[in-house]
Amino acid sequence: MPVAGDGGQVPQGVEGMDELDLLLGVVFVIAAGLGVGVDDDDSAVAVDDDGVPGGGVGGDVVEADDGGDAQGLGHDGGVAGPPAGVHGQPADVRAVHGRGLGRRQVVGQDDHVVGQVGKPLRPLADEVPQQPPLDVEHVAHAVGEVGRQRLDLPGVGPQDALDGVLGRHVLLADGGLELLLKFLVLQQADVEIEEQSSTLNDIIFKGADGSDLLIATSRPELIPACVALYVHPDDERYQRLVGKTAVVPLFNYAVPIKTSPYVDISFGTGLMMVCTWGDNDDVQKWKEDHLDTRVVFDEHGRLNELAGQFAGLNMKDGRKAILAALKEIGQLIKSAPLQHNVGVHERCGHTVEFKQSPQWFIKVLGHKDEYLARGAELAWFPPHMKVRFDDWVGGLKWDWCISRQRYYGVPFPVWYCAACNEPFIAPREILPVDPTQTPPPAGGKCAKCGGETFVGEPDVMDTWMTSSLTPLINSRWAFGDPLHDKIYPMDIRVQAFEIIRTWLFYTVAKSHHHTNTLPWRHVMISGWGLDEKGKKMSKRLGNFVDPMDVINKYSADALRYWSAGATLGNDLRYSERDVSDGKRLMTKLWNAIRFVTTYLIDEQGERLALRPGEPTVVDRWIRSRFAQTVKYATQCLDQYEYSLALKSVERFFFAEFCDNYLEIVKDRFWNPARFTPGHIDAARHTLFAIGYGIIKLFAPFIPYLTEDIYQRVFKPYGGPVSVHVDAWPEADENAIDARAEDLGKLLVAILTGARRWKTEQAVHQGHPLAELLVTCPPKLQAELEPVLEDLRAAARSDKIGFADGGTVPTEVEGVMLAMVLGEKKPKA
RNA sequence: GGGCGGAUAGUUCAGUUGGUCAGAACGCCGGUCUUACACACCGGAGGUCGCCGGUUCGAACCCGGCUCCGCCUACCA
Repeated sequence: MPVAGDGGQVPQGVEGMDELDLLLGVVFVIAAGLGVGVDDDDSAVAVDDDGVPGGGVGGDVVEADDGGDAQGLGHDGGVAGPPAGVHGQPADVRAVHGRGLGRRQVVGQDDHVVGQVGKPLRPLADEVPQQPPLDVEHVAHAVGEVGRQRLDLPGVGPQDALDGVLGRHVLLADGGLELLLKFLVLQQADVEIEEQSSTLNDIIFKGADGSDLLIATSRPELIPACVALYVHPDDERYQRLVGKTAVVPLFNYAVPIKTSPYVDISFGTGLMMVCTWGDNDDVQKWKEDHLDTRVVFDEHGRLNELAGQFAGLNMKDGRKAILAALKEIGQLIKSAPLQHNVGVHERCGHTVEFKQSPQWFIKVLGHKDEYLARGAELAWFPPHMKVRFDDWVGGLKWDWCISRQRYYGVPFPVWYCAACNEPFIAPREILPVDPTQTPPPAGGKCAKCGGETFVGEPDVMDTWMTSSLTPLINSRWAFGDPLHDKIYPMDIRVQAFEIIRTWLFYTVAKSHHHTNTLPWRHVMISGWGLDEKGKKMSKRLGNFVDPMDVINKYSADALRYWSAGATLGNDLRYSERDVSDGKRLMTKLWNAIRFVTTYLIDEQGERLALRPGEPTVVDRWIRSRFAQTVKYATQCLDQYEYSLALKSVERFFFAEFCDNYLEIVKDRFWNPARFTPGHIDAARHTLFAIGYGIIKLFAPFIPYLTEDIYQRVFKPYGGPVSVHVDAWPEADENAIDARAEDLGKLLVAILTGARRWKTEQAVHQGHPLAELLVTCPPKLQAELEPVLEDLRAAARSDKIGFADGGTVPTEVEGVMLAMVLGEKKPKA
């Protein structure tokens, strides 16, 4: 018997499955199903994978990620390939993208770990967790493309001139970040808005004529940075002041008084102070009206000499001191509590401040309409997620700053001429290169001044700068590989919703500029895995589930079963119960197949299971039900609703195949004399075919066990090397048989009546009946005739017939039963 | 402030174009060790489908309003 096993237990160690495989399985399933949102995630699990297609390319090309994002600490490990399969065969990715096509798939990989590993890259700080190495080619590749890309992309220039100013702010952390992220450049996507309590202070400026001008500000520490006062153009109170100047208190210098329609007449006094950069609005006015620049903070967030006597104080103390000084001279009128919105860093929560510094940018603001058009081209699953993309693109206010000042990451392959600062870009042949460690190629000269001394660019790239290249990397675009044309645009990106504004957006933008196409045709947006209480899993909060614990207790397949329970776009709570349900399903599957194999015994070299025999109504019923299940599950997967697909397969397997079909056909093998050889053959053939089909349907969801079963049971009949390269079943339209389904349903309904009666008699369901009599109208008798023998068998009755006087009700109107218990048979 | 999503049995969730759609699983109660499986099988109980209106012959489903939860987004100094 191919399936060993005793006591109905699934074998503990599935052959060939080691811990890594298990790990891959988990990572993959999480990637497939959900973005498990461990926030601040330096994901503990990082696996690499080559995602290069082996055999026939042309299947769906899938890109996936674990949904986490992080500025830096190696967020993911990209995806991995799905479980390598029991015998190291190409992994199956059907759970992600829908149906297996019997071909090897391409799984896109996110390369964030690139920034942390590999020789050519910046060495890691000791405290940064080490990740497994990526293969060198990918590293080189990522860097190589970046080198090209700055040349290819519109608007990307070295040391971009000041017109890129909106994006040109370094956002300086408000203290406390010295360790790893000293001066961290942020981008719009890195900043979150947080409501904070503060005070709104009414402060007197002096007009040129000596009159009092009352302004309201929540940032008094920026008074020395004040470069203008603004009023609304229609505000009659201040008409006389427009075009004049005002004197900044304590610091005694004059600033112009200007107008802007954005000033709210009713807020505070209607007079607004504009500083060297308290917020976006300040930056905007500074840029539009060419205001003076008065930077009062240094890189450490301390007031500088422009703040006079307050120099050296940090922001908090500076604010206090300045308020106190204003009060002393009678120019602080009042301080009222204020709730307002403050930009903070999305990871550490520190408030952010603007600072001017040279950075690398990609200008995206001029391309909003193009990005929106790309978003509209893309098929969104679920559709409503598109709104997030549109809203984000529409709301973009900064260009994309791609340089970061960090200790690790992918370096810009650029040197600057020591004499004139002209950039010198590394030729492709020497990539990857860390310009801080390696000098430019011998003989390199500055194109501008002929200088021969160069300084390496110390900045590294924004995480998204490289991760947005994943489809290009995986299609080997930069190498001119013909593979690119074959698989690009890819079929699908799989990711969670919180990185639509980053990973998805930047990938679309990159693809648009580099290739003038979408990177993929479909995007499937998942939710998050939540903890058992429905909260996002977080390392900080400690409310996460360690996959290895779950795997050790229940197996990787069981964990995967849980994650496959997420409906498209929705979050999924972790539930140990659901994992154990997965385990239960596995056990059931194992046992059901064990039963099936019991009767597949071949004789004299003949594959008995392949003999079609003469199917009865019941055989046709289950085949029809199977075909319907395949049809429905396929539809679900085509819409990326994998959980609905799994549920339907599971329901079919439990409620129809196991609970009814298996129970009904047992008798053909136990009492062969009562059946024709054709009917017995049909049962065997159906068990084989449907059993195999079930294994295939479950394969994307329960990859290890199904593969194990496949190797033992079905492969010997001539299947491919792995169930995971086998084709997803096609719904056999010819098998769909409405009449057989009706009769099957009728049979089961009556059978339930008989089962209920046995339960009431407190005997087990296998207890034989001496006789089963069915009472029903003559018309229904004719209906029932074709399934009568199967009904008899399922009820374990010796005899069956029609008679009046039945008293046991059934679920069918007008059908009653009468039964006589038989003798309990001795155990065979 | 704006937008999106969610609210259905004790619990977690399905409910496709409005008419056997009021479902599944788990849990609970009761029965059964039966030649695949007691990690099982059989049977049973459980819900005004968040609240209020409206459209309709008919609404969990469509429309309006409201409440609560989650997420995204936002220059009111």
